[in-house]
Amino acid sequence: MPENNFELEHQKALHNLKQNIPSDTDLEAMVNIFKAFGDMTRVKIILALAETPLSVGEIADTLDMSQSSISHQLSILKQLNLVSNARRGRNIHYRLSDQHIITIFKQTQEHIIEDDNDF
Amino acid sequence: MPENNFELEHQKALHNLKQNIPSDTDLEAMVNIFKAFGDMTRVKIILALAETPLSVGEIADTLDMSQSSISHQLSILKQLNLVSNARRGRNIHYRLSDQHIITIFKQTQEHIIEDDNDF
DNA sequence: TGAATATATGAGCAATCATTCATATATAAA
DNA sequence: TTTATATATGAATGATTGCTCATATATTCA
Repeated sequence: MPENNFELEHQKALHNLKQNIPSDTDLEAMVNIFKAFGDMTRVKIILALAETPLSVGEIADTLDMSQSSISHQLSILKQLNLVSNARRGRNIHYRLSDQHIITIFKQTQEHIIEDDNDF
Repeated sequence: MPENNFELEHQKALHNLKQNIPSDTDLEAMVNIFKAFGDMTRVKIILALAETPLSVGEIADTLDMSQSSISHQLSILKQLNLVSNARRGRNIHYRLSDQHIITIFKQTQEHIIEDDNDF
């Protein structure tokens, strides 16, 4: 038996948890977005697009990477609705789909900064 | 030569970008945190710990996964200072290191929700 | 101290993933 | 229409990663 109220509360919380774990399908969208953010190339692309819309070639040139590689990564970002594109002349311009993305990045930076203060 | 002001602004922005891409070392901390969030098991662990501190065994039991697997994942989260631990009796209890994590998750959920409205 | 319990950890393996290379598609320019 | 330019895409490959299994470490209990 629980030896005190803390322990009792804990048992209750634990019991509730077991029945309230979100399902894989509920979490998948979020996990996929974080996966997209978990790659240096894609993060750089997003940070660049945060400044101004860019063509595929401009991104490749800015990041000093191959056109193919950038194109592959853009298609991943597009599938997740993180970026959108539109043809303009002979180029295709990409832009961020919404500004939430920047907020998330900033929030994460804050986490890191606070973390550094611990040392 | 640029045919209009938009184009001129764009050229300036592009030029600035090339010199202001954050270095890999600057971005690595952020990318690593997103990588940590980009896994279903770790997300579930974090969501569980958001409710209450838990021992390794309790997490494994709640998520119906092996002790070893949970322990491996916790060590990744700990290395990134996302969780901290402390022995309590014969168990080791893990807790979230700070509440920023939850804010980031919520922000991401909002992004997803807004996204769904597009359809 | 010796047995039981809780957690950590290293090696191995299958799956995932980012890049490259070659090539296809699509638009613009000549 | 032919040629050049910009982007997309499929296959192949090396690297990373999450899990399992076996085992090591550490703490509690008898």
